[in-house]
Amino acid sequence: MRHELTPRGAERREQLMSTAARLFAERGYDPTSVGDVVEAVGVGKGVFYWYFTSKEELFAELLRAGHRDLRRGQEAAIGDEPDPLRRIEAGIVASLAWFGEHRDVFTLLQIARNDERFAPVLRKAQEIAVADTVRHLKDAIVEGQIPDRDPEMLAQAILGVVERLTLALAFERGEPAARVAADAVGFCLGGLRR
Amino acid sequence: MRHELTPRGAERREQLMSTAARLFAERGYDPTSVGDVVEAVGVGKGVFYWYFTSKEELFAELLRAGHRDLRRGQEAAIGDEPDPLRRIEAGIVASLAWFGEHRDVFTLLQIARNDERFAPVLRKAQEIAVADTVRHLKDAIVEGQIPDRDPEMLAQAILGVVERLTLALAFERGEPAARVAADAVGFCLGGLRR
Amino acid sequence: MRHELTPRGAERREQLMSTAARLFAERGYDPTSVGDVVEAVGVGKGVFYWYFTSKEELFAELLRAGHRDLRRGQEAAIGDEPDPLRRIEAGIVASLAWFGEHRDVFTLLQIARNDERFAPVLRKAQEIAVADTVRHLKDAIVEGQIPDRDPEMLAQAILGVVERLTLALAFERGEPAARVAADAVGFCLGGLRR
Amino acid sequence: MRHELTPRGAERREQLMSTAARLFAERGYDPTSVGDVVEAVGVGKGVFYWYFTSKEELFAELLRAGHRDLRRGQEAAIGDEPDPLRRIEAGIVASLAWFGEHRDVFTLLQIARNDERFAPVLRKAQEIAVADTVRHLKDAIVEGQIPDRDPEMLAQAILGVVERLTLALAFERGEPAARVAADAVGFCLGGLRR
DNA sequence: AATGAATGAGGCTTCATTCAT
DNA sequence: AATGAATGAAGCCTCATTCAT
Repeated sequence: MRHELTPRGAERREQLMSTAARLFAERGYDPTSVGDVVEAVGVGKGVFYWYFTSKEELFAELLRAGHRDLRRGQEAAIGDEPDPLRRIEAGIVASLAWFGEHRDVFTLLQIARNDERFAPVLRKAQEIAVADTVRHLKDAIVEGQIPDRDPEMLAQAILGVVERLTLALAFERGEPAARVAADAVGFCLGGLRR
Repeated sequence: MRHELTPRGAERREQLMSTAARLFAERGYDPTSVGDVVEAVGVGKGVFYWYFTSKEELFAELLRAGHRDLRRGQEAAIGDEPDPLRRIEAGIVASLAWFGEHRDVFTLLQIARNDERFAPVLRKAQEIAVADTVRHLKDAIVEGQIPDRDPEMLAQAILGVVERLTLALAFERGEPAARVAADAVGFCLGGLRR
Repeated sequence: MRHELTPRGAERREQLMSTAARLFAERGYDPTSVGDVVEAVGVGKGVFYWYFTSKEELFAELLRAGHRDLRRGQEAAIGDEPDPLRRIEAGIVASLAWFGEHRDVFTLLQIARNDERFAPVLRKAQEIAVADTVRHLKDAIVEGQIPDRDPEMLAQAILGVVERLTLALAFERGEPAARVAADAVGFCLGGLRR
Repeated sequence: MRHELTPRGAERREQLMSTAARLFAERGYDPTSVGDVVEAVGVGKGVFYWYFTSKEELFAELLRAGHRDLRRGQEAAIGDEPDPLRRIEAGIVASLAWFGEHRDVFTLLQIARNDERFAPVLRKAQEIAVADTVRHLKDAIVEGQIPDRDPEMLAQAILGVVERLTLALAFERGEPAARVAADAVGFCLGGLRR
């Protein structure tokens, strides 16, 4: 953000961001040109650069904003639940639900993962996600709910399951998020306990 | 391939492919130019178009060749093992091992997944991988080794775990493939049984 | 100027002009954007076009105003001195002094000289300067103070010396204008008498 | 230069350089676009970047090449002349002659002088020119040919005269270089002696 | 008088691809 | 088989200028 924005300006900015998110998700980062975005919004080319420093900055901003919002959703779902495994469960369910409503952002995160230009931003988000999960896992281990194994490994495995089921079942096969979440939880808790 | 290749020609082609694989993996598909590839190999630009129709075709070829080879590795590892769960376990171990020696290809597959230009090629590879796993899972269910749940869901979950642990533990944290494979197997068998 | 200006308006206009002069002198005409100017002043973009028709017009205006003021300084210094050589000397001294206090304008004139968009404005100013000097030179020749050579050639030579010493000694080496002026006068009178 | 050039390539490069020099001299650096240059040469846009890294690099290259050639001309004219004042005289004459045949380069140097992007390149050229002249002046002072005054000041004054007379008389009024050179020499020797 | 927002032409540069040799 | 050279579309971004408020 480079200026203070009037209400109208803030709206335009939002419009550009959501349109860009959609196009990036559909076509990828490089194949989506700034021209595509402004054309889709129906404004002149210069407008883009009134609201964003560069195409790259916009994409990074989308990643940051998306991850921020996802995390807020997880925290809200977890609340102050005392049982560690229940917290993990709630986190999984909340993630699936959030991704179900923000498919674009899910895809953006996937895209960014393999792009060295955005690796820094993504890395940070991933670390936070892992750290959040690790915390609950350690609690669960301490409380004797699950056997004592490398918590980071377990966290990564859980995230892998969530990500994959989101993509394959919720998005590609169109199953309801709640159902997929139940499966993910089932699989993960099994994997943790054993 | 457009011509009959002399032995020397076949070598050139291999050289171009492996160099391209490395660069694509490092920088991504779009940010890697044909010029980068030929420069890295130390040949003129015309050479590239002597061996490949286009940049896109080369990338698709890398994906196909990579997946073909991976699958061959899995099959060899599974052999004629009669126990379904053991087959799954062998497949996981073989995948980890193969990825460990072909990091570039792993990254290429990740890159392709979110690119609509290569999704078709990828989709097919994924379907095969899922189908392979599903077959073993169905056997395991029939034989009563694991409870009866949607085999495709289970297959996706397994693939998600393998993929994620490969990336996070084997690649980023540098743990030996065998150790990571043991963790992956442990988590997945737990997830399947429960 | 397009409107009647209130006192405050006139002040704004001055502020824009002096800021623009500084930036133009620092960076050149093209590399200085209207945006740079208004930002440096701390006003909105519309303000610029309230006071000036265009960027080009502003620059031309700076040139005209600068040259007008320089000439006024020369005339004041020359007064009604009857001796032609003394008039030339006074003009040189006054020029050096004025440039010393208006470095930006000096640079602006240099910039304009090699820009076909402003050559017309500049040409006129140069002609006036040459004509002024030629007049004194002709007087000096008639009065037998100096040998009879092409007065325009002599005028150009004098202007060349003044310009160069201003730039090299006064600006770049930071010598006091009065000292540089003495040198310039010395060299030029020698060149004239020869 | 980024590649070794074939004869044909070297020719193209020359063609681009001389065309660009002409256009830059006519219109200035910024107002001349890369598109203008390639269009004038009658080639595609990409060709420019096959031979030059950037527009800026090309301009700097023109400056360097120009100054190099000018200096070579001066040295050839001075030869091993033992008399310091005669050396200065020869240098002036050679400069006028060279500029007469390379008007574009003269203008390019003028343009570069007031552009901070090229100041470094120019500064160096100027320093060399001054140092060359200073050397002869010191000799002349030691030998008692001229009074002892700041040699750098004298050098700058001479350069100022040469530059100005070149521009005003040789270029704008179209007088033959030899004639202008005689005037310049006359004026400068007078300025030096007295 | 002044501002934020918008326009759109145009500039520099990259790059997949082709071609003459 | 291979190279240097060329093409031209397309991309990102800047900027003078205008307009609604």
